[in-house]
Amino acid sequence: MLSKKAQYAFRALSSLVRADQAHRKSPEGEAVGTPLAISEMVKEHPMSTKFLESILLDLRRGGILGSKKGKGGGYYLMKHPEDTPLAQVIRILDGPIAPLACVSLNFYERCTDCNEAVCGLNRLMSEVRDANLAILEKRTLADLAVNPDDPIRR
Amino acid sequence: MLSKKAQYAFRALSSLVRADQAHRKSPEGEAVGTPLAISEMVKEHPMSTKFLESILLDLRRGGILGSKKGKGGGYYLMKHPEDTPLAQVIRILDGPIAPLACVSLNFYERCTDCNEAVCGLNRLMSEVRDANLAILEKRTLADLAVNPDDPIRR
DNA sequence: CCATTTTCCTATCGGTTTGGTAGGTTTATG
DNA sequence: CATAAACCTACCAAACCGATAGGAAAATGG
Repeated sequence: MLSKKAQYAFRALSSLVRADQAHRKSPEGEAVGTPLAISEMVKEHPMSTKFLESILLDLRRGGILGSKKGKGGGYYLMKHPEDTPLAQVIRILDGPIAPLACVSLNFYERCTDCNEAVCGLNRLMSEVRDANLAILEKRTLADLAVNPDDPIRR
Repeated sequence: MLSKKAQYAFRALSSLVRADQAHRKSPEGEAVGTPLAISEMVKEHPMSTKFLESILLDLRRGGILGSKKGKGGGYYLMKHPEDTPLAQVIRILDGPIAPLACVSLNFYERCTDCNEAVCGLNRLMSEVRDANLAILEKRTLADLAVNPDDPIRR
């Protein structure tokens, strides 16, 4: 199960994606969107301001967001929404996506008391991991904000 | 990530599957396997006896195992190994398989502050849930004990 | 009847994680 | 220089996790 942290992150990110799109629609925008303040995100998605603050800080340290201090400051996406897979967000906030550490690509730990080459559970959980990654590495922040009734979808 | 509880459960269950197979190989066995005592499982897979005890109790209450008390007693599978999907084991010990309660089939809870019909995260996490269930409902205890070098596999 | 072996049950416990709060520091803007 | 924003550190209560303790109940063999 995703933690509240990750859930809140996705809500805030969906605000940031829309801010990003709005910005990019103007004739010639920079690569970086207009910073969106935490207070704005909380206005749209009610939640603890301070808690969200720590989440956005994690996302910035994780390279997904940039920030600008002071009046008129806030957070913005470091890359185009379609270039940040959901997997990256989840790894930053919740850690491993794999159901077992011994089948994790990014958080691998050797399994004690189990020969991975012949372990049935290892093999099955690798399947599960692959199925998850097939979705979470392909789906991106752009998919978060999609309206399912829009005419064309890839 | 699977809890230790679930991991230990799968180890013990693989012992039970093999005991079950050994039993069923005899000309006419009953549907119920010879009980396998906790002490035997721990001999095969070193772990805390007491902790495993509580796990097996959960599995019995969950309908996966049967038990027999007293000398010569122990645990046995209630059904053929291929009739118990891994999903059932995980639900008993770790709860929801879905990444969000609002997309869970067995542990559904309404999402506060989010219209599920238009929530992008809901839609994406439903995809993830389906991908997981496709594997975990199809794969069973029988798959746990399979030797990958065996000649034929479905 | 009794000793033994097993499951069964309840309670507890230390450590970690989770979700959240508090209070202040730093940086930018006008 | 006032204001508004991100930034940082510490802390906290509750829940959860992995495990242990101590027995009660039931089945078996002698």
